[in-house]
Amino acid sequence: MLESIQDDGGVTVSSEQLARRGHTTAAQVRKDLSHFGSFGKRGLGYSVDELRDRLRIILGLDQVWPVVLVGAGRIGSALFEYPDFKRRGYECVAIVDSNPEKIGRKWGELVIQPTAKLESLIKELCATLVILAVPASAAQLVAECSVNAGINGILNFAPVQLQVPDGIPVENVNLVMELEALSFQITRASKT
Amino acid sequence: MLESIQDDGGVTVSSEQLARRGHTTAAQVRKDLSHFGSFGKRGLGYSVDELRDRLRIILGLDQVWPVVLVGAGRIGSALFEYPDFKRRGYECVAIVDSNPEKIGRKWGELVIQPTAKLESLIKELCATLVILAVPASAAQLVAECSVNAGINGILNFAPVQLQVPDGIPVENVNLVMELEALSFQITRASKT
DNA sequence: ACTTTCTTGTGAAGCTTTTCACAAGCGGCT
DNA sequence: AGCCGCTTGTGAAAAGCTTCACAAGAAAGT
Ligand SMILES: NC(=O)c1ccc[n+]([C@@H]2O[C@H](COP(=O)([O-])OP(=O)(O)OC[C@H]3O[C@@H](n4cnc5c(N)ncnc54)[C@H](O)[C@@H]3O)[C@@H](O)[C@H]2O)c1
Ligand SMILES: NC(=O)c1ccc[n+]([C@@H]2O[C@H](COP(=O)([O-])OP(=O)(O)OC[C@H]3O[C@@H](n4cnc5c(N)ncnc54)[C@H](O)[C@@H]3O)[C@@H](O)[C@H]2O)c1
Repeated sequence: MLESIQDDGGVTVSSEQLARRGHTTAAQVRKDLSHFGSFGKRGLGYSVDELRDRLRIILGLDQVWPVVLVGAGRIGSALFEYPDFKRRGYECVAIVDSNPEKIGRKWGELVIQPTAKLESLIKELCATLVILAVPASAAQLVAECSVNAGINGILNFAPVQLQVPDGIPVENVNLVMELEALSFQITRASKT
Repeated sequence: MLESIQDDGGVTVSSEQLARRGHTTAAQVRKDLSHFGSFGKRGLGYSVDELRDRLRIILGLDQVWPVVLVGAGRIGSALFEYPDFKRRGYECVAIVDSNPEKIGRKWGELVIQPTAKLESLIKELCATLVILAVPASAAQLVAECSVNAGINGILNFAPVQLQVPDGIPVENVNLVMELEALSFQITRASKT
């Protein structure tokens, strides 16, 4: 949001304005920010540039995060070509797949590697994140292999609840569940 | 989870077992379910078949939801070929794109339609959901058009906060933010 | 029939998050 | 300088969510 305000030439922004854009309340915006420090000026609001920079540091976006993509299928290829990742500092440093037909093919500058190399690739490239875009049946195994190799976090697209050690954050993307959330809300609303 | 337990031949399941699988607590499972009714047997747990069926009804999955896909790009094509949607009752009934090169092409049984037809397609096919896989700059316009046509819910992949009337649920999928959540947790953990 | 073993459903307690409301501070205007 | 209109940062109150703990019920064995 702050970047889009920058593009529109905004210099300062109030908690009220941020709240309206983000569908929340001004008090919530201020309370949340206050947990990390005091970034605004009374009577004026927040400096858009400064707040953006501070948030980037808080979120850990002041560095490049090397990412390994596992699973060169339909969702994997869409993600690989998604330019927003790189713009935010997430750089795909390796692609891994188990299908012999796909291994050796080039995607951009990268050659698709066999699953056997996953562990050594993570170590050599010091990858911090893996994106898991493999079938549900393979996901747990790939996750364990990545954890063994010292990965720091996992973005999981497979519709399974991964079992990983405490301290390794996992974010799950389950699109069927997102649709189910919509169905549920629509069903509820129509029953009032 | 219940379906995977069914596949493994499980007949009953306790709140404790569900909690372990889902990384939550037994009390939480029981309290959540109790908001919708009383589905279990004391001393025995829940009947897997019955609980699955009851949850399907609660979530509104005892019907087919006609979906229109807007944006036949990289993410759109991955989603179109994703078999789990149809298995859960989400059936793609139309595909819409603005690119003249793409309009008229066939994806499976469906012909890609021009954006101008979006409103009439939603009305004619009684579509309840749209999946928005268009560039951020086009998302708000497509959302408004869909709402005008009487859509009931929106699954939005564009990295913008859509402004829609109250009562139209929107679920946002923002993959960059998922990665940022991982970066944040890793950054925090390393600062302790 | 009685005891043992399990597990649910749920008030009450404990904890977290959100909202309220206002003193304190900034900038511009007279 | 003094006043006025805004907006932050934050304790305190309100609301919401999670955990505790246990009575009540179900099955299985004796
Ligand atoms: N396609 C979508 O829109 C979509 C959406 C949400 C979630 N998902 C999930 O993402 C995952 C992938 O979906 P997809 O549609 O891209 O499937 P896909 O079959 O197109 O691709 C999966 C890829 O993973 C590879 N693979 C299989 N086992 C592997 C292993 N052990 N190591 C490395 N690679 C392996 C396969 O060779 C294939 O290239 C699935 O779990 C699916 O449920 C897909
Ligand atoms: N590719 C990814 O992995 C990915 C991941 C997450 C989010 N997204 C988001 O999803 C959206 C689409 O991404 P993509 O990578 O598929 O882009 P893309 O450019 O491959 O596809 C976008 C498609 O939308 C069409 N389009 C443009 N304006 C339209 C309009 N007004 N009506 C109908 N169709 C229109 C284009 O012709 C194109 O076919 C973007 O907002 C992107 O930020 C993409």
